[in-house]
Amino acid sequence: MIMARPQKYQREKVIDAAQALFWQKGYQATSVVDLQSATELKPGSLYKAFGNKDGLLQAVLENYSNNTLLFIDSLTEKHSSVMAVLEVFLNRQIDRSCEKDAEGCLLVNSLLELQGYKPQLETEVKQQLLRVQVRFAQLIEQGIKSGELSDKMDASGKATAIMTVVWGLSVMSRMSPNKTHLQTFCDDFLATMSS
Amino acid sequence: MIMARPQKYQREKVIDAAQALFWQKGYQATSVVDLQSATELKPGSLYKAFGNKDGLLQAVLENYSNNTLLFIDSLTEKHSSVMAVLEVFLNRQIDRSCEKDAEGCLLVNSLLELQGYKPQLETEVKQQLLRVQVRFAQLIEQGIKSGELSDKMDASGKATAIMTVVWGLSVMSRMSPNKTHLQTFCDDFLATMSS
DNA sequence: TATTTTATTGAGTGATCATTCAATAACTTT
DNA sequence: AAAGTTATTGAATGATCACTCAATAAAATA
Repeated sequence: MIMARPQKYQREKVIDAAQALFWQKGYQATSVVDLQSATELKPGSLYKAFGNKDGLLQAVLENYSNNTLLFIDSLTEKHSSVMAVLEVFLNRQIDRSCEKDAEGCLLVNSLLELQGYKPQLETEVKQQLLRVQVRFAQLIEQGIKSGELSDKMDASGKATAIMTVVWGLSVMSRMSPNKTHLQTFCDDFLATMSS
Repeated sequence: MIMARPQKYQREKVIDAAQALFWQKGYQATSVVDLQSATELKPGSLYKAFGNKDGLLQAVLENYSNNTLLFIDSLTEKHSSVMAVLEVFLNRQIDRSCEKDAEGCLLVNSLLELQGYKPQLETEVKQQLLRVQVRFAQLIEQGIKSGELSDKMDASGKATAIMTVVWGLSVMSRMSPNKTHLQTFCDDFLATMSS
C-alpha cells in the first residue's frame, strides 16, 4: 500500500469536536466555518475526509450511538439484574437532564431538527435510535425470560415505553427540571415493568 | 381613529399558514420566501405586520399554545373527573403520534431546534411550554384535593411527570410507533397517578 | 536524489438568505 | 373631488452559506 503524505489530523478528535458543536447548536446553526475552527481543518481537508457537512454529521451520529450502545453493554456486564441496568441507565439520564446547561440527546435533537428537511439524514438518525431501542428490547427479553420482568407487555412494548421515557427526559432537560420529581416518576415507571 | 388603507389579509389565516410551514419544516428550514408564498404576503407586508421572521414565529407559538390551553379547558368542562381529562388528553397525543406523517409538538420541535442558537425565541418557547405545564398542575391540584389522585407526589411533580410523557410521545411520533404499546404504557402511567 | 503520490491549503464561487425602502395604490376624511 | 394617511409592492442589498479546485507541500518509493 502506497502512503505518501499521511493525515496530519486525528479523525477521532475531529469527530469529537464536531459532535460538541452539533450538540450545542444543532445541525443548521453550526456553519462549516464553525466546524473548520473547532476541528482546525481547512475546508479542503474537511471535504476530502467527510464529503460534505452531511457526511460529517453522519460520522458524528454513528460515533454518538456507538458510545450509547457501549455504555449499555458496560452496564449489562457490571450488573447481573436487568432491572438494575434500567435503573442505572435512567438515573444517568436524570442526572444529565438536571445539569446546568443540559443539551439533551444529540439523536433526539437531530431527529426533530431534520424532520421534513433532510430526509436522508432523518433516516440515518432513526436507524441509530432504533439500534438503541433494539438493544434495550434484547436486554428486556432476557429479563422477561428469567422472570425478573413481568410478561404483561412483550419486550418490544417495554422497550418502546423506556425509549419514550428517555426521550421525554431529553426534552425535559431543556426546562431546568426538578430532580426529585423526575426520580419519583422514573421509580414509578420502573415499578410497572418488574414482576 | 383614522383608518386609511385597511389590511387586505386576515391575520389569523396568515398565522395558520405560517404555523403549518414551521411545523412541517422547522424554523430555519422555512425560508421567508416560503412564508411569502404560503401566506400570499409580499415581504414588505410581512415585515410590517410581524417585524421579522422571529416575530412571526413568536405569533405562531402563542397561537399554538393558546389552542393547547383551550383544548385542556374544553376537556375540563366536558369531564367531571380529573383522571378522565388526563386520559383523554393522553389518548389524543397517542392518536396524533400514530398518524402517518406525525409532526410531534410544535413547541417541542422549536425548543430543541432553537436551543443555543436563538436565546430569545428559546425563552419564549419555554414560557409557552410552562404555561401548559402549570395548567396541568392546577388541574391535578384539584384532583389531589378531591382525593381522586394520590397525594404521594405533589401536583407540581405529577405535572412534570405528565409533561415528560407527553413530550416523549412527541418525539416517539417521528418513529412510527406501535399504538398498542403506547396505550399500555400510558395506561400504566395513569395508574401510578390515581389513588 | 528524483519521481510519484496524496493530503493540505485558502482564495474564490454561486446560491440563498433575511431584510429594506422608495414608489405606489387604496381607502378615509374634508 | 382633493388631500391626507397608511398598507402594499417588489426590486435591490449585503451578508452568509456550503462548497470547489488549482496550486502547493510533504512523505514514500525508485
